[in-house]
Amino acid sequence: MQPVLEGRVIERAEVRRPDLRWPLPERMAERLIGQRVTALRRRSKYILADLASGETLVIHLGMSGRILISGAQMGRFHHPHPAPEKHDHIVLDIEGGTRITFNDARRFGAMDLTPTDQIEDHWLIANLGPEPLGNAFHEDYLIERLRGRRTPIKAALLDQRVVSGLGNIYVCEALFRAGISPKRHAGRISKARIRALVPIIRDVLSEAIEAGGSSLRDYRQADGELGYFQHAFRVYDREGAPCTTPGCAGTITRIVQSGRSSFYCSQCQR
DNA sequence: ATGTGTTCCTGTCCGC
DNA sequence: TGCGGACAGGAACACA
Repeated sequence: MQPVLEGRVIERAEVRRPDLRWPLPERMAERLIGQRVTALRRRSKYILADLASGETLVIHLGMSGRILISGAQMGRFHHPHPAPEKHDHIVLDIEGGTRITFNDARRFGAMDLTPTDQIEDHWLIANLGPEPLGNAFHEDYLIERLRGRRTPIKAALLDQRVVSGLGNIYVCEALFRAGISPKRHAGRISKARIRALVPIIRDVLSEAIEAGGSSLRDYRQADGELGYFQHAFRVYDREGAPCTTPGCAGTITRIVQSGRSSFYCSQCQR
């Protein structure tokens, strides 16, 4: 989205329904039209578009949300804009002929507008933990943060207040690589194993980003291409399949923890 | 204070 | 083909 949006003016905004997960901001279209996007940023799983008006558009894709870019210029030709599809909820026409369409079948996604200088205090952002790829997420931080917690490590790592940006797939994959059972209480993991977990989390995320994400069903990269990290899954979505650890005779198990599937090898992960 | 289950919504897939 | 149920990449919220 950055090359299409950053530095450009939103010429037209169409809000095709009043709500996603929550009501959309008051007069959203009017507040977007005519605004130049001064920067496109990210915090955790939130996309942030700073506007010249001093407001920031906050976007979360939820489970099924996606942003389609159309009309990108190819040489001197423009691709035509496709007809609106089912669940196309917000359509932004950008200076230069490109169009940004937010589509979200399940409507677990969200958008809000908030003053840029108060973004850190926004109710969805204020309590987020450190970025997993940033310097504030380090071994001593995680040890301290998990100390005394009786919740399973799976739930702790999915908690965006502990570390922000991990989802179900990447928690499962990181715990497998770390040899930690998703059922283990967070406060009962040795410091040495938590130390090892930190770079593993960074590795899993970095590799997944490099691979363009994980396309299980409808996930696509920004350019519409499939991600291919799903081919590197060792446990996620592999229930009943053999464990890939050399010499391990185990089988990948699926359990449900706090309403989400956890996949793991009970032989390798303790 | 923490931990767990429910809820929001639509689409897809699987077994019968 | 149709139907019911399970499940899906998230996370706020109500309640124990």
